[in-house]
Amino acid sequence: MGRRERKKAATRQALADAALRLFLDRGFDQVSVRDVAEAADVSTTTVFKHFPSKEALLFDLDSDREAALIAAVRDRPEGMSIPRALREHTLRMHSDGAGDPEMARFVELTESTPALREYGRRMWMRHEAALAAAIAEDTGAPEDDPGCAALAHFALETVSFARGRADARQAVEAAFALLEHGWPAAG
Amino acid sequence: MGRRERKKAATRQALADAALRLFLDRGFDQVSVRDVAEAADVSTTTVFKHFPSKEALLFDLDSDREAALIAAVRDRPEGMSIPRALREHTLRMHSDGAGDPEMARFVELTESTPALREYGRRMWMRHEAALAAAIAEDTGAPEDDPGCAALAHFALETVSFARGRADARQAVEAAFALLEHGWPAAG
DNA sequence: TGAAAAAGTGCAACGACTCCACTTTTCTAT
DNA sequence: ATAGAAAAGTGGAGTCGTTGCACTTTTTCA
Repeated sequence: MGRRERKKAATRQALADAALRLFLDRGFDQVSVRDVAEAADVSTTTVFKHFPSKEALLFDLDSDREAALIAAVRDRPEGMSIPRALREHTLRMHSDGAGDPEMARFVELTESTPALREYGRRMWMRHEAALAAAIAEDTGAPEDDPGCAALAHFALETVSFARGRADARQAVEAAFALLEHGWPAAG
Repeated sequence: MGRRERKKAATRQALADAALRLFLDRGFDQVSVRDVAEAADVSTTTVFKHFPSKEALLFDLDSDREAALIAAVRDRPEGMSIPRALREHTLRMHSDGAGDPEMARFVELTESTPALREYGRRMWMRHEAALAAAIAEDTGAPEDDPGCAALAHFALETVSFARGRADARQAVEAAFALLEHGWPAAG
């Protein structure tokens, strides 16, 4: 990797770090992009050369999550249904970093700031197509099968559904129970 | 209704009308709030006394939709399941105004403008709690039952899922099939 | 070595939105 | 009927996110 790319990565990292620190410190809305730029010692315009928006400064580690998601479907134990595998994966994501206090503050920040909630959801839902394709491939359905797409959409939506509910774990379980077994018929 | 309220409602209506006309004409991003204000012959600040944001200028008729939604559950035919009733209601909403060219332009505008898509979805999802409560009441479950909430959430999400897919009707049907019967078990 | 490409800067600008001090209109209570 | 509270509207200045442009500096590569 040449010096150019290294420097570029460095300023990008400096920006993400400064942003995280300031946002956790004062709150997202109380920090301007100019503040972040100054803390990283670059000009405001440079910030937008690296990140498409202020919100993007916080969501910089989004590449592995899709891979893990696909793997949860593809490499699930023999005999486990796809909804159940997705449920396990979702619950695992929730419990991961439950001990890390830095992570806890990060989660609290993103959930309490509307703009960040929205942005985070959008980023997360971007994996819908990939997940739907993985499910379709696994079940032998056509690649654009709407049933597979629906499952992918709803499974991803689960985290946004659980957010803000009193008992998040219970919410996730109820949602996946619905996806797995359907709405209980009356009688 | 006193003169004051009447005048207030009048300027509000004038703003909404001007906004609709201009947005349909030139596109959402090509019209500034000032343009709308001038077209309605008020100052820019007045606009924000009536509407919380530029997007809100377009979504001014949101009160009846929740009532219709609740009614679709509560007044469904004897023996019809709740997911099916919600499916019928969703499909009905889609086909309503399919003939109205003005409505078609409106839909096209909101679906092609990211900010409006997001805003419309947020407004729509606001009915989640009310719908969940209606479902819970109908089934005799506790008011905050997570299963009912999950069904409400996913049923509302259906329109956002169908949006952007090639065959919207097929997407809605696949989504509700999943909610009604669950993911088909292997074997 | 010299020139293209890319990173960064500085500035000006636009648009959404807020704040504030102020005028005008309408309501209400005496 | 009239005074005064309450609300609607105005105007302007200001903040913030975001973009565009013209320009300098650094790095790459032929």
